[in-house]
Amino acid sequence: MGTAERKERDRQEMRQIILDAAQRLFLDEGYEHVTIRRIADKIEYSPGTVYLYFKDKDEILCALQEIGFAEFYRRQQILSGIKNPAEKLRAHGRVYIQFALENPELYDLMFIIRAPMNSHPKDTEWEIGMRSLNVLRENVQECMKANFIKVGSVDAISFGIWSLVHGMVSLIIRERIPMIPAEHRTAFVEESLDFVLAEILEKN
Amino acid sequence: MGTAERKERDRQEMRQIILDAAQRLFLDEGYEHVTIRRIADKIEYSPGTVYLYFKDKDEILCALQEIGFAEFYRRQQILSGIKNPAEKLRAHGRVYIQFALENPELYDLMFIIRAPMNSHPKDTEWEIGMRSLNVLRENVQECMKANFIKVGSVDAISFGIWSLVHGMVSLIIRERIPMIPAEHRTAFVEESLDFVLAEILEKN
DNA sequence: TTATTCACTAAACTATGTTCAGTAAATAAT
DNA sequence: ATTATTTACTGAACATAGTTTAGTGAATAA
Repeated sequence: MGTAERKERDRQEMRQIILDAAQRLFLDEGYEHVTIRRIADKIEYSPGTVYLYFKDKDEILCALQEIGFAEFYRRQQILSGIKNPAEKLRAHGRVYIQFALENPELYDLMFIIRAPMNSHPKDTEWEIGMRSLNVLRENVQECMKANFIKVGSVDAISFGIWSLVHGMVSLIIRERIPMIPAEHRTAFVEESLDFVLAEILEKN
Repeated sequence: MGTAERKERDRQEMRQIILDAAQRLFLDEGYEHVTIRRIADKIEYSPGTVYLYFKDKDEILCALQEIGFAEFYRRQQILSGIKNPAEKLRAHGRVYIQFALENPELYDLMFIIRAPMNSHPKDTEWEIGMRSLNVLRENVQECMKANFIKVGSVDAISFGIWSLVHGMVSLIIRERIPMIPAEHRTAFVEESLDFVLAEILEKN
């Protein structure tokens, strides 16, 4: 009697349908327009139904966050083709910035918005974020091994570089830096990034 | 007949009473607990009254933002006592970080939250933010004149440094970096800052 | 054929920002 | 001093959120 299995499949399918609707809403109209009622409208069910598949709104946002991190991680992986660690670190920064500026709403959800973090138990590590940070840490470590960076702790340097790119894109996303016209943004941001990385990476 | 003048005084007084209530609510209980109804409760008026003195909630948040920027600017001014531009730049970073970590809710409102920016007309410059950025730009310019920094544009470097400190504190405030225990935060953040600034500032 | 479980909905509850008709007091006009 | 008008304020309401729940009809099990 495979009814239980089929039920579970149906359940997962419905979860996916809800997530797809939420994602399209999110990407098309932005975070603030993602409401339970609009998700329900989109899938042609009542709002209450959504709660049969997700505990609350945060759980949905969390799932979308994971989708974002999957894509983010995928892009990070492409960097492993670059052999020179200094080159790789520069490319790393560019990939980060590109992802953020191409997917501002998603980046917002992943790294800025408070909401979806509520679902993570407070004392637990934020694993999904840690995974991406580790890729950066390995890159920094390679740079140190290859003597492109000679002083400082891996953690402090990684945090510094991450903060630099995060700071740049989040100032832009949250519109705290209207001095750059939109069409020059990428160029300007990469100029700042290149400058700082050039100072950090010793010229061998 | 000074009734009109008195009325205007009363009006400003009432605005101040509302702002004080909002600020206390904001600092004591955080952004999410600042509601029109709770402000009204606190001053013992009805919610509607608040709208006789402020156009909407954003206008109140904007006013609180200005209060934050006033304090922020005041702290920046203290730096003018430091003569060595490189020293000053390092102190500048520390002042920034200290302000943010001591007043996370206020910092959030000033540099992270979307809401209060809606009040600013889209095409206008964000003057109050620009003022603080200019202090940094002058500091960077001094560093270049004194040959502590030899290459790069003032704008790109200032933006880079600002982004670095903003990135660090906003990752912390929005809990994207649980790897640092709270009691080591300031030390760790300053270690990262010192590292980057040491690389940027040439050793004369 | 009957009993039970299940998926779903409509409606309600709480809380938010915001608006508005009405009221009583302060002010101005007569 | 009396009347008219303006003003400051309130209570109730509206729209929109997230979320919960009683009830219903269909699918499943007995």
